[in-house]
Amino acid sequence: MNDVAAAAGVALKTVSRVVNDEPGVNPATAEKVRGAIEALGFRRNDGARTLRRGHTSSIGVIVRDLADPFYSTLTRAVEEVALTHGFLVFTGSCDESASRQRELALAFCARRVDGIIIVPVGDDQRYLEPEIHAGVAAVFVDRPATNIDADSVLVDNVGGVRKGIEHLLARGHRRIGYIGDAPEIFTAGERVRGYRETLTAAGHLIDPSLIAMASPSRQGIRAALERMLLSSPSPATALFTGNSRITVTVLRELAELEASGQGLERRPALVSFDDFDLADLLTPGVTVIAQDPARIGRTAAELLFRRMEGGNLSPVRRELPTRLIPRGSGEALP
Amino acid sequence: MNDVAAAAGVALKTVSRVVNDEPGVNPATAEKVRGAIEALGFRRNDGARTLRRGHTSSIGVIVRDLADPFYSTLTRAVEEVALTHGFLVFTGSCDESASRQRELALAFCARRVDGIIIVPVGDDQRYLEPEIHAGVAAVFVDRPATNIDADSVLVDNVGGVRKGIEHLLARGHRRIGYIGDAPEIFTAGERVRGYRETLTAAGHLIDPSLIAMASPSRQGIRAALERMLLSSPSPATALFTGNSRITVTVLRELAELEASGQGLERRPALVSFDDFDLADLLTPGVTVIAQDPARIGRTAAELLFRRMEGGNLSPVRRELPTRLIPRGSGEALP
DNA sequence: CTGAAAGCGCTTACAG
DNA sequence: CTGAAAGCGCTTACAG
Repeated sequence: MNDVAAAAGVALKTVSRVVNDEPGVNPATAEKVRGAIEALGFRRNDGARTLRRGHTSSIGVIVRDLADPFYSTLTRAVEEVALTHGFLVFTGSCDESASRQRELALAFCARRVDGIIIVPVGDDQRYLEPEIHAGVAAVFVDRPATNIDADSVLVDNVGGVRKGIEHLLARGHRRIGYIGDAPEIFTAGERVRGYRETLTAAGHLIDPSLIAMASPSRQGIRAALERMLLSSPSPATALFTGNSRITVTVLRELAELEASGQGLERRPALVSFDDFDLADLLTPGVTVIAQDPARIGRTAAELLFRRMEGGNLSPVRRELPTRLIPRGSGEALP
Repeated sequence: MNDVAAAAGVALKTVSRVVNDEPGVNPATAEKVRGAIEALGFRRNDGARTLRRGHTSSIGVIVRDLADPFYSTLTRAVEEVALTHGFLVFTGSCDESASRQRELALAFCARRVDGIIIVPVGDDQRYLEPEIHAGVAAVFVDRPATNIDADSVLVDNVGGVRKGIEHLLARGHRRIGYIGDAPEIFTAGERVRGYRETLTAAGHLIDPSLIAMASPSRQGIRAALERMLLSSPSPATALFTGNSRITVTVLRELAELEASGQGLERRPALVSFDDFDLADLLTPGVTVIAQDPARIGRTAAELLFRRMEGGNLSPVRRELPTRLIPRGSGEALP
């Protein structure tokens, strides 16, 4: 910018005015400056600008895994809102590693992002307190933060599962197996709670042998299926799966079980938490409790921008609804 | 940092030394400084650091759509490599809008990213020339850049299609329909070229009525299917689909066509360019020519870091292989 | 082992 | 309408 000023024979400040379209510059002077900009190939350094202005017009997004369609759809929606405000977005995946999440979050804060959207991992987000205190806006998504008071956007997990279980109960199922993710994960805990509460409210007993909770591995799910469907004296006639990764693994294992002729006479009814691509094209189509990841992302981004715009708002907790989409698998009778 | 220095009673430079773990600081002094850092909740401003040092340790990634599994998997792989080098990554989606891509790319450059990975849209990337000249490393992915000489990572589209078509020819198919994306898109053009070349090399004539190229809409694909499969005097016995979005739409339309009883007696054989989730769980499983998006991303990131590390390398063009995965749909006989 | 000065490339606050 | 000075928060280059 200095070089441009020298080349145009004006002061630095005048170049700044032209570059930023500030009013009150003589058109002829402005033209001279633009000529110099062109000739030198000048491009404003937004890093320097940022340093002086005190905000960076950038936000960070930290998810479990950007390659997972749920998170990538969410992130894309955040991008969209950010673009509207002229903000750029950093992204980072941390899987289920709390330490990696922390490193990413602090790295984003060191770059002085104005805000951060984060799917919290681990049981303590207190490390973000100084950052938030220093002015970084934070919105927690999909799971609430622990030990820290901040905006969050959650899904009505309990209500979603309730819809699915009631759907199965209404069709006469009484032996409904539940296969969920590791119980440390907030959503996994909420969802299995929805299962228990719905059965109890309907006057049924909980049979622990019909519940399996673990990170989804083929062997673990295979074992759970064999226990619930084959070796039980009164096998499950229906399954509820706690997320789409589990659903897909269950479908693969069911197909193998059927092919292996191990005595699975009828495919159990199935309702899945989470919608997924091609669920409608399978035979039968998979009935799901759909979340809306784009809406989750949009809502989080809107909360974030509201908070960045200032004011002393008290933390907000939004809970988004789910939708049951019947496609066949959840309508099978016992 | 100034405040820390004052609180610790040392010079700014000493604080800088402690913060950056530079050697040659008296342990007692260092301890005093660390105490002040703790007390004041000091966190280094990486923006200022960046301004002084001349590089930002960040890169930008621009894809068509982060919500698309192909691009999100690619981006996740880039993230992984970046993390290894201690770099942060900006992401942006531009769909097929060249102007939005340009804005994003220039915004990243204004933030002085050290490098940029980009799936080019539009027919001219010359606008990036000054940026590259100014030192931004650039790697083009999935499609080559136009009017600019830079590293690129492509896929062997022609070879991939050849494998698929030969697979169908070997099973006796002679009427093979091709449904591809808009021909302006580089990969779409390459793939249909692979189709033509393979048929010609095998001594067959090209029948234009068996080729449909357009952005995938349900109606367009429905019309193409009706033309190729129903109203033709000698209908296609096999289809090759140019990408997974098209494949999925074709599958939906085939299912509807079958259900509607419009005279589709047998489902044609099908080979798809691009693998996709659940392709193995459909009935029949979908035979695909698989790309490896994670490998594409990793390769691009490695090229980028190689280039950022300097040297005066001439532009490299990598072409990654594809893999045919037979799953049933491509093995059906005419 | 420690520090004073200059400078990265901008914007802010002010003066003319 | 234009500009000179100070400063954002660091690191570089140098001196002691």
